[in-house]
Amino acid sequence: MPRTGLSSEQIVETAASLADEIGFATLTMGVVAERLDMRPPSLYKHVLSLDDLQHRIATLAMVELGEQVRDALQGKAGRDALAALLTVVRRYATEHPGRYAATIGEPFRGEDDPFLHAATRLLGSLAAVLGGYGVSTANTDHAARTLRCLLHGFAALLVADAFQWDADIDRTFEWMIDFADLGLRAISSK
Amino acid sequence: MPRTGLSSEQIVETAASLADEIGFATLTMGVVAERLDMRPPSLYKHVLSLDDLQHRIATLAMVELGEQVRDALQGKAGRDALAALLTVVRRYATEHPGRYAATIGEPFRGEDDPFLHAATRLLGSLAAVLGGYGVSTANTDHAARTLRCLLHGFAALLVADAFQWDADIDRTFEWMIDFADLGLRAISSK
DNA sequence: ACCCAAAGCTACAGTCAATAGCCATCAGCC
DNA sequence: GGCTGATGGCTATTGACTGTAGCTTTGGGT
Repeated sequence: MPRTGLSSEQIVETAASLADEIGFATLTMGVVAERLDMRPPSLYKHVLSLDDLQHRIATLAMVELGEQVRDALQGKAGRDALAALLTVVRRYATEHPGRYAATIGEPFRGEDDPFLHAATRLLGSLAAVLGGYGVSTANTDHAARTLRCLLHGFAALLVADAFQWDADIDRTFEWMIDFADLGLRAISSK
Repeated sequence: MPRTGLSSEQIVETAASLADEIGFATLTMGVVAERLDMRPPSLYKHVLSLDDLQHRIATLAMVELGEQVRDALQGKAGRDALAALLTVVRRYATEHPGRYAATIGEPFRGEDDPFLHAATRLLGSLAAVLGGYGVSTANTDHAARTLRCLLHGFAALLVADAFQWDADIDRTFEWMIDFADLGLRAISSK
């Protein structure tokens, strides 16, 4: 009984939502199939392997995060842009822990990997934020990577629920924005 | 044929080294047993489960990293201390990718989890570095967490081999130290 | 109406974690 | 020196999971 309407994109979307609910680590072909009301082997008609599915979830996450970042960055510069960037990443990781977890440690598969594409584009957004700080073009790559480290570390520790993020998490978050803002100002006027 | 000399610590140590060699994700009870010249079920006499083994590897990594950080921080303050801190983390993640990977996303198991203990102690080292910058005591927690995010993001992206770290990685690394140094100076004199 | 490709299924093989239950060895003690 | 119990190893087995082979059914296009 072929179901013509079911695309691989829908499967990835379903699997991603499931990962957000039950955790990325516990995502199996079995639970995905169950959610879609099918048997596990049928999934292989749409997806190469579990590894492939996981990679696609990571790609979806990176694309979604990138879009939200670009949306939030419109018309903003300087500290506003920085704060918006951090806020979006924080919200995405909180609302979609499974999707974000999929991106952690996920390797790129060659030159034209969509996941690499999405990650590169996100780095471009970071570079745009840095532009407003007057970071010299020779240093934008280094600065973007540094910012990426800060963002990724924050998101990764968030989804891991590390360091007993107590009620003060909002204050830590504000402190982090100040720190990055002042650091970028100081380094660009050096 | 009982082997009296084999302790669970040795098994964890062996498994950690194996993880550094073949990758944390591909670490199974089978390969650990093979390395130790035993059958997989025998490992369960020393270790509760694969999960337990992984948690112990994460703990070992956090303890080792913490010790190396404390060693490197002796007699240093300000930018020197910050640079030493980043250097140690970078070296540890590079030399022991499997061990560091074990710590990523590893949850704490209750109040008296040795892994939590080691992580808390590492945060203390970060606080010590911050002391040299004159960060107010009310903000050391926020600052230490922020620093932890930066360090963790850097290490996690390192072991994931993300963002095509090309030859310029050393320059990015130096840039990051400058950024953190100037950021801490600026925020503490605010 | 017919064909064929798409999309589902059952059955099965291989891998892995984990348990049950058995046996060999060593330490301490009479 | 020989018993005894704890320790640490083993084989056999179960159950979950990934992935493949091959069959069947449906629906769109001619």
